[in-house]
Amino acid sequence: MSAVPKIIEPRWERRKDARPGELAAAALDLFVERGFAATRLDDVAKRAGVSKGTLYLYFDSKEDLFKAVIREGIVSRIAEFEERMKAYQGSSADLLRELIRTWWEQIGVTSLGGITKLMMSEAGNFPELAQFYHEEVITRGMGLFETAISRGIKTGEFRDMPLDLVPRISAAPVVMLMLWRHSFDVCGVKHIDPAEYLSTHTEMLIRSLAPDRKPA
Amino acid sequence: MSAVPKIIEPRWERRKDARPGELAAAALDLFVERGFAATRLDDVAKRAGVSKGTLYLYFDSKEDLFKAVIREGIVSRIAEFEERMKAYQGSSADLLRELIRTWWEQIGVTSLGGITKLMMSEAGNFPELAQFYHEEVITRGMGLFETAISRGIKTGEFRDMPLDLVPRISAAPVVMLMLWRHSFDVCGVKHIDPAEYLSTHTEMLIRSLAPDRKPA
Amino acid sequence: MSAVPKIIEPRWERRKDARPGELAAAALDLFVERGFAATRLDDVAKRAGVSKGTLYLYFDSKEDLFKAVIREGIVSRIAEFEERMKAYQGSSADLLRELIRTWWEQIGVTSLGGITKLMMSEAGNFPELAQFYHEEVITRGMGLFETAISRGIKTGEFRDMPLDLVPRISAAPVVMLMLWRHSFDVCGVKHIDPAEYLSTHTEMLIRSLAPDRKPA
Amino acid sequence: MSAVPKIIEPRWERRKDARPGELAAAALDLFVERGFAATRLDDVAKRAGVSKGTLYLYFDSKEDLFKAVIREGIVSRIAEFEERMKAYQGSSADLLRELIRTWWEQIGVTSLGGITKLMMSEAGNFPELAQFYHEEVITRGMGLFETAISRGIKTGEFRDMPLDLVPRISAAPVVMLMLWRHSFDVCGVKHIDPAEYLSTHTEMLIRSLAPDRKPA
DNA sequence: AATGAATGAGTATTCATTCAT
DNA sequence: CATGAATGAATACTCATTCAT
Repeated sequence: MSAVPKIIEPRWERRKDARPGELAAAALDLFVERGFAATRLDDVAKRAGVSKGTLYLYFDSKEDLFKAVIREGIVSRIAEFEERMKAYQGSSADLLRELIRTWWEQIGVTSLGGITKLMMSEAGNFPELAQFYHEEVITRGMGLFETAISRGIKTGEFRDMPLDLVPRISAAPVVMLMLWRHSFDVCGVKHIDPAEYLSTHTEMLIRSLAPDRKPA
Repeated sequence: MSAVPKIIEPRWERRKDARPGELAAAALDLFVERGFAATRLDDVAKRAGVSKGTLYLYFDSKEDLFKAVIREGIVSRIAEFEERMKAYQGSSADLLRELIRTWWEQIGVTSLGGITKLMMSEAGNFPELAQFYHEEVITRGMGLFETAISRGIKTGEFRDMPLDLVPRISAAPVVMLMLWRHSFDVCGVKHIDPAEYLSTHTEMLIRSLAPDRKPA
Repeated sequence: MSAVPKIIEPRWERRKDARPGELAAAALDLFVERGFAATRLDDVAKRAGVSKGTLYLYFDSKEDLFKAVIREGIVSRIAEFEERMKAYQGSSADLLRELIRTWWEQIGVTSLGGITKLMMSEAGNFPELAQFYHEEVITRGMGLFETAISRGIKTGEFRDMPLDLVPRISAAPVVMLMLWRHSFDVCGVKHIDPAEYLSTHTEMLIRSLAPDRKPA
Repeated sequence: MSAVPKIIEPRWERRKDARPGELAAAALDLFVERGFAATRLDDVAKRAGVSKGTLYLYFDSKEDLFKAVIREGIVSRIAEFEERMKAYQGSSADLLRELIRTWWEQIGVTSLGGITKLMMSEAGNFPELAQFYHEEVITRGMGLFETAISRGIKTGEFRDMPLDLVPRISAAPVVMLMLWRHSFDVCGVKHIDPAEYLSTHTEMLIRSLAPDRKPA
């Protein structure tokens, strides 16, 4: 008989902290697929492998779950996204190329892309979330474009352009590609190759930013 | 001086032909505002000034009404829109300018802009409708860009570019502006001037399409 | 210019009196097929070739129409039915044979058979009608059996039997055959030949009524 | 003397297994009373002491509930009914007497009698269910009569008769009595004593099946 | 007399939410 | 912590009935 009591590690104990995240992850797919209203908590619970009641141990309501899904999906990725972009050395054109390529890889093909569409659809019903999403994701994302472009302007690589408009214009085709993937791409529409689409856009963008030739 | 005719306020007017359009118009606003699921037929009826049952005289179901709304909002505008563009005389650059400006005026600022967002949200839930929308609106819309650009390429105004990608890239900033108006614009986000945004985009686009200077 | 005004026979004038009957006739089929609740006035109107509103020119309500259908179907046939049976001369056994055969021909295969099933189904919901139907049809029908059987008893053709029970027992197989035709016969059930069924029943009945052989 | 245990009235009891039966039982009464269409699920739920939503935990639709009611009311009783009849020892006439008496006691006076009328009313609207009922109830019921009668024919107690017709003829008065109880009996019609009615029928039936006297 | 557009009360069904176990 | 049976408010849809024309 030993003095040390045998510690039984209950099989769920470890998961305690992870649960909300797991549930939100399960919900993410469904919300992205069907939208907020069309997603039934029954299905979320089933996909998460728990009972419907369990959802209410972690979230106050469907709306609360939705918010968690968005935050969860965003916060986990937004930081790493920015890290990748920060310490770039090289030409501004290359920076733009890198930015767009990375955005696609880090956001476009991940669930963050689905969240973008989701937020766009539900922005009206969840203004605070839309606000939050706008500040945390859109503004910061635009900020990356602004940084790259203003850097190019300063170095003379790019001509002088209005910095409140150009980043949005530059980002629009990338965002549209994301939205597309989660809406019309589902039904059998002629597929477009994202890499080609993005590189074509990038080169057009860079060309449109190039300064005028100086007359000799 | 004639006797004042006795005006009897009829419980309803016999205007069967006009009704479907009126009802669809009333539904359009609500669908755009709230989305498909969140729109109650009670409210549609109330806004149209009819009873709920009346809706079912003209539409088989909520879904059927939704489809009618889309068609109604689209067919009437798409056609006249195409006509205007067809008979254009002038440079291809000016054609692009005209195209984008007109699109904005005819669609962007109208409720058709809301439909675009609506369709994007509900595409997954109404695949057949998404298909329809894609064919009738998106493809035709892209077609206008394609026409303008390929025209410019032929005349040598523009350089040679892939015609499956460039129209979509060119239209993306315009579409994004529409989506924006019906999503994040609602909450107090710093407003952008559409005219400036569009003309900046247009000039960037034209510049990106310009052929290389020929060396003397 | 002649003094005698030209009399125009409007094309619907002649039908004025016939209308309620026509409408009830159209309704009969549907009521019999589907029952009271499942019959829609839309369909009745359509089958009658009139508008739904017209039904209300002749009947106060669906219930009223139902009652008319029943009365209409009954009164038109009940009299001629009795006429046929009245003036029989011959043996009581032959009278029974004639009664059953005629009942089948006059009622069983006509819509009165359908009404019987209808009344049985809806008796609870239309007590007055059930009462009426019971008095006018069932009692009188039973009366025919009672007459035939009591006649046979008086003449010594049949043995003495309780006259409150035997008519009903005797009629039951005939009634069941009618009900059958309007219920389970619809789905592909092995069909029975009515004539054989009825003659078998008749002979069994007559045999069961035959007096005991007198011991020599 | 123990302390009085605190009795908490539970909002609901965990009795999933018993529920479907309870609900079907509650529905049976109402369906029999009012028919399928006129029975509101609200009332079924109220009678069962549950909420309307609970019905949908166990049945997919009103129609599904209806089917369950039929099956529930039948399967439980048909089986035991057949058992009782199987092991009969005695004369075939006595077997017929026992059969009819038992049928009445086991089915006629129970709610199964009401189901018969219900099925007859709704057979047209639920063909598949009618099929089922025909096979499981009517055919098996007729089979009992057929067994008894063919047994008598083999032993020489009864004369030779067509076995496709006689069972139905024999059963008709019993079935009619059941139908009667649930239709015209409700309104104040002169009541008939079932026992007398049935025994009269039985004796008439047996007499009609008796073989001819052999001439000495 | 006849129409048929309009009505609105009535009902089956769904689903987020609760809570005794 | 976890369950899942139970709830009931919400809503799409039906259909008998009305009434201006």
